[in-house]
Amino acid sequence: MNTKRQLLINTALELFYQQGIHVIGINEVLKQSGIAKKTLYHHFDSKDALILAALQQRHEVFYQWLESKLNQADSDESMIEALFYALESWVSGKESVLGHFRGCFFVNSAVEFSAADSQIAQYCQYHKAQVKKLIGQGLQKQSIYLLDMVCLLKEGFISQSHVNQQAADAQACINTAKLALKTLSE
Amino acid sequence: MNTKRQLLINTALELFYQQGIHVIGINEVLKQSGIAKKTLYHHFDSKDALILAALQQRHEVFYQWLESKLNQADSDESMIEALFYALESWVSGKESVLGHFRGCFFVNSAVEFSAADSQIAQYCQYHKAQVKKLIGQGLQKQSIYLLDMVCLLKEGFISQSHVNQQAADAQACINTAKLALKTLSE
DNA sequence: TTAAGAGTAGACAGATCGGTCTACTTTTAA
DNA sequence: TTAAAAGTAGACCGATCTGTCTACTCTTAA
Repeated sequence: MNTKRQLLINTALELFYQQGIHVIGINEVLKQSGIAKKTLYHHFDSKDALILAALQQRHEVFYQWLESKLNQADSDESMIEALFYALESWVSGKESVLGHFRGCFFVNSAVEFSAADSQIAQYCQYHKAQVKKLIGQGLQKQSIYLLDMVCLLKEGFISQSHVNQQAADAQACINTAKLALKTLSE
Repeated sequence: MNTKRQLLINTALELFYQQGIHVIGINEVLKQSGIAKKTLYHHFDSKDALILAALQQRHEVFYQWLESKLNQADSDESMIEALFYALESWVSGKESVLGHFRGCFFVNSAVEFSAADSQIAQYCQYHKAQVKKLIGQGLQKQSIYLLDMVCLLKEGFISQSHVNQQAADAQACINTAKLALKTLSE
């Protein structure tokens, strides 16, 4: 049965995301989940393996959430709107599947594990690449410049909202991205 | 004599910025600086006090660095260029006063200490507000929208460069910001 | 001169860390 | 039915954490 395994991942993800990875010890994950230490080490080789599993779990949840938010858009304008309104909703705590907003879990993890050769840092890069690809697929206008800029604004929006503990200006992002789009179409 | 105090701050800042705050113990700071533990606790009440001193030190260095980079600009276009070329130079490791780039120390610290009431998180917000003010003072066009957008792009640039361990596209930021500026002037 | 402040080395305390292990019970699939 | 796999509680390991403390030395300004 892998229900215990899943419970461990869910608990670890929640604690790691809300409080940080280094400050949460393995014992805290065990206490919160009510699972024995031996069982944890039966499923995972190490804390790092548990972290990677939590990252994968978060990637799947986030990716599907974003996909569902973007797939109703039928134009580049509406794609841009859908993206930033979704982010605003997330930051404001209205997206229950993503939990209480505390920045991007991947950016946060990369901050805590920044050694270039770390599997954790590499997975964070992978996640960002996948999300960029997803946004790129949604855009009709195939422009690297537009895609780069939308992703840059997205990162800025998330990072700033986190540090300031207050949602940044989604409308400014939308206006800016639309402006760039308009320029490209002329 | 406060040379020991300053050496502690410099050493702590270097280690905290390069490796993270939670992973660096007080003993590592002492070993690297060659200073006795009693002396550290003579100058600082706790590790948190040392962290705050390191944040203040970083703020002063960063603020003056940015000021010097921006004060040659004589138009909004050149301000935008100066800002993003400076950031690109920093990310590429060409700004020796800022050390090897590992993201924004304030964003990183806010990630590690995100409790809303934490002094550390509050200082990070203060730093961001000061930097925003500095950029705002350099812009002739007094537009909240323009300033917000430039800061959003700045955060995106820094965050993305850090996660991807590669400088993001400064030219895309410059083009976008100039485009917004041009629209405002019409 | 002398008292205070700044410095030294490093033992120590109590807690927590990631991880191993023993001894045992429950579940499950061949 | 039975053997393997998955689970339990929690003692234990060595290491490291922040912070305290003793006992001593050096510097410096009144």
